[in-house]
Amino acid sequence: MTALGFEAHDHSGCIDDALERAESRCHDAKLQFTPARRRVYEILLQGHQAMGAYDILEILGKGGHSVQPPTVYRALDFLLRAGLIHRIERLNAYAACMLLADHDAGDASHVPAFLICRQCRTVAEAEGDRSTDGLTDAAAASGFVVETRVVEAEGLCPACSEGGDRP
Amino acid sequence: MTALGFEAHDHSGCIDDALERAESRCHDAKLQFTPARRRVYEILLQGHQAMGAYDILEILGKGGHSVQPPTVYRALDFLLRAGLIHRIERLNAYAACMLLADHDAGDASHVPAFLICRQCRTVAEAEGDRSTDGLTDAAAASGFVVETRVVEAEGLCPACSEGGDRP
DNA sequence: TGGGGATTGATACAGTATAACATATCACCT
DNA sequence: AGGTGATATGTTATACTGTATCAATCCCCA
Ligand SMILES: [Zn+2]
Ligand SMILES: [Zn+2]
Ligand SMILES: [Zn+2]
Ligand SMILES: [Zn+2]
Repeated sequence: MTALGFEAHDHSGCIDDALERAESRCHDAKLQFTPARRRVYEILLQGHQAMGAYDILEILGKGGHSVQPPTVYRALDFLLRAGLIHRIERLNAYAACMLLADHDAGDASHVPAFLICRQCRTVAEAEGDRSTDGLTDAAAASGFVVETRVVEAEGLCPACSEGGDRP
Repeated sequence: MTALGFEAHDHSGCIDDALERAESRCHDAKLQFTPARRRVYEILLQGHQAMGAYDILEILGKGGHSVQPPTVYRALDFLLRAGLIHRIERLNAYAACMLLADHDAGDASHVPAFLICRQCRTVAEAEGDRSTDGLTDAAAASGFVVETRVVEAEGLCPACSEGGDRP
């Protein structure tokens, strides 16, 4: 299993592809990919980084007219439900899904695992599955019914571990 | 691998054992297990449940004299560093470690995996390891240096899945 | 045409966590 | 005893993250 997010790539094309896929998936699922939601998604696609809701709020507010928190959180909720972005629990932040091409929208077996750089906040996403998340056996043995999973690692990305390691 | 936390047990003895182990571990590591820290730890040991910092704050404040947030957060920081409790990222909450007997204080290979009941907040803790967290391979392949991990599942505990399942 | 669902705007507030500075305590050295 | 530094606690204020609520708007369609 490999992780997407750190390697060099055609990022402008990466954004265009993601937007196109989002349009088509929302259309298929009869979800409204409105301008407000698209704008928030674009902001998250700018870098492969986790951004807080208020970071997004600030960028949205650059254009003079004021934007309130609910606007951002509503867009984030929509994008999360649509499977276009993920919440990074460790950071109380959000990042665009990097594996849109690899799985379907409602694919419950999609168990994303994240590699989070504590220095630059870059996030890489690996495709985990239920057999390797270290929880399935324990849950089965104890009768626990798993509904959602969080698998995240924090550390230093390749770029940041070159330079000074200490925070 | 099994998970501790759901099964019936001698909970009073469970608390006493944990306190004793905490005393001895802090003494060995030359850490000060002060009354304030001990009190917060005792509160977290009361149930095998995740508690928010402000839940703890409220209980601490029951005795008339006022307690401020930093008091609680400092005690939580200490207990986290000492390995006596864990933070549950999914809930922005804290729970006492249930596997004190199984690993050493500074044991970096201790990769706890949590089963979190969304209804009663009971938390079970399973001992994961690096080979099953679904991240090690991806990290190695991309040159990412993992420092800390979060593995959490949310769902319904055995007791809560008996009754009504819907929230 | 007008009713109903989904979306957005706006205000206020709730919940989580930390910064900053003062004070207290204790071990240790002189 | 007195000074000194490390650690811990008290206190106030504030920053960061997320929701509740109600009004206004838009759009599709019976
Ligand atoms: Zn890209
Ligand atoms: Zn980095
Ligand atoms: Zn117990
Ligand atoms: Zn439960």
